[in-house]
Amino acid sequence: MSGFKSDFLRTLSERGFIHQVSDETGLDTLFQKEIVTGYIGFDPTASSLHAGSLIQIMMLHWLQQTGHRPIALMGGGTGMVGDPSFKDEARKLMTEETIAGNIESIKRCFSQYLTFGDGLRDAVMVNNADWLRGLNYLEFLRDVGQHFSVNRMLSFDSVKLRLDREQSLSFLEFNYMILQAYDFVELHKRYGVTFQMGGSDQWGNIINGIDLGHRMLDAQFYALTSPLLTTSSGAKMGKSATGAVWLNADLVSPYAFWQYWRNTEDADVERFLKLYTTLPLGEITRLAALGGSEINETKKILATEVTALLHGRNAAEEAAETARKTFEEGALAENLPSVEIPRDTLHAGMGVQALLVQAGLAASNGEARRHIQGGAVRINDEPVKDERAVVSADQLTGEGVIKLSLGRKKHILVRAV
RNA sequence: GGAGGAGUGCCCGAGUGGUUAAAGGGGACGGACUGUAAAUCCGUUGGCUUAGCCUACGUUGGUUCGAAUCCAACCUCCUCCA
Repeated sequence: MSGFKSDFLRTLSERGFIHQVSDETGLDTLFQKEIVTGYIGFDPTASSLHAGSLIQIMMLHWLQQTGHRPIALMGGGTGMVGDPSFKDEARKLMTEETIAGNIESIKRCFSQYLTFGDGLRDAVMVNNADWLRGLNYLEFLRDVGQHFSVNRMLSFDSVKLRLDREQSLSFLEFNYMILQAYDFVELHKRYGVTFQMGGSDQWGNIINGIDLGHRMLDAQFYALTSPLLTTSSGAKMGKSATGAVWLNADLVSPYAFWQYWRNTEDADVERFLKLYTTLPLGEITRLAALGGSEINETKKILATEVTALLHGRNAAEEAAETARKTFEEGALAENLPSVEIPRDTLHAGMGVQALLVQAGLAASNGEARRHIQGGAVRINDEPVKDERAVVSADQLTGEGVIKLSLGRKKHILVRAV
């Protein structure tokens, strides 16, 4: 399995990125012989990608690092259709404006991982709306549709799931895989792409693209998929206490992002170091060998390294320092997330429930009340027992803030402005 | 177009006239234990101006003292037939 000779495949294999490869020896040879242009598609379904997409971004990163050329394909066109693969229900259709806005917002984080430009090995970001939007239905059916067998399409697991569950699959969604296959062909024409990567749930879609390449262009395409990642206890990657772990800093702060990785399960530490950091394998082995509570030091390195890749070294170290002060010294860390409350309001006194809601620690007064009753809320580290307690300006500490905590891990600084 | 079946809270899923804000499970959150881990155990899990009130079982009406439960129409999905 890991007898790969090319840098790229060897690296991916050693670091645990590979789930399936379409033609191992053929692809390995290709990577040794020439600069390969490969791509991964991203759905602009939200204004940011989340931690679940990080593995794909890392694959593009390694592709470039080992001397090849990555393309990040934004599914601006396919996003208008919606990928039905393994989904229970039809995805809500998005408007063009939403999609365009999302793409714009997603773009930013890629530049942290890839070097864009016009050079041979420079990364490119493209939008499949560029060629999908202008398609002529009849021509498309004749040129592309004739190569697809519905019988075969129905046999793909991604589709079968929906049918077996007796859930409807609209013709619109059914076409998604055809469009995605067509992307592969189009990218080959435009950029000489011969290689596509993706999550293992994309295997069927990608294979369709390879077949279409054969039939339309008599070209040889290759595919590689990454394993579907879950934590050791089975949770999906990218979900956390507060919801999805977004990559954009305006949705999830560098500190929160750092915390997410800091709380990695023991059993996942080595795997995550390999997948999400660029630390050398030897060092990872050494770090992962630490047992018992010493592994906490390794988790901090994991958190800092992953955060540094995304948000920069400074932001990562700042997050690490904030966490250190808060959790190891029990001190008030200046850089904790904060919420601003008008000075007048605070002087007049504000109910804890309302404050919890304002701070985003509770979704409603009712939830806030339950948290108080459950003994989870503290102000300046003093437990709050009375659900009607009032917080006022005289509780501001010397630093001019009030530390509001929910549970042992969530701390918010209340600032008077 | 015809015949039959289904639509419940974040998700799955019970419930066929009243003590049902709706069993059970999952997930999530909080607590205990720990190492800011896992596992385990306990608690919480519609909203509000909370001894009360409001909203909620696809939608809209109806029957009834009283409906998630009965009736009608509509919407959506599934299966078979055309």
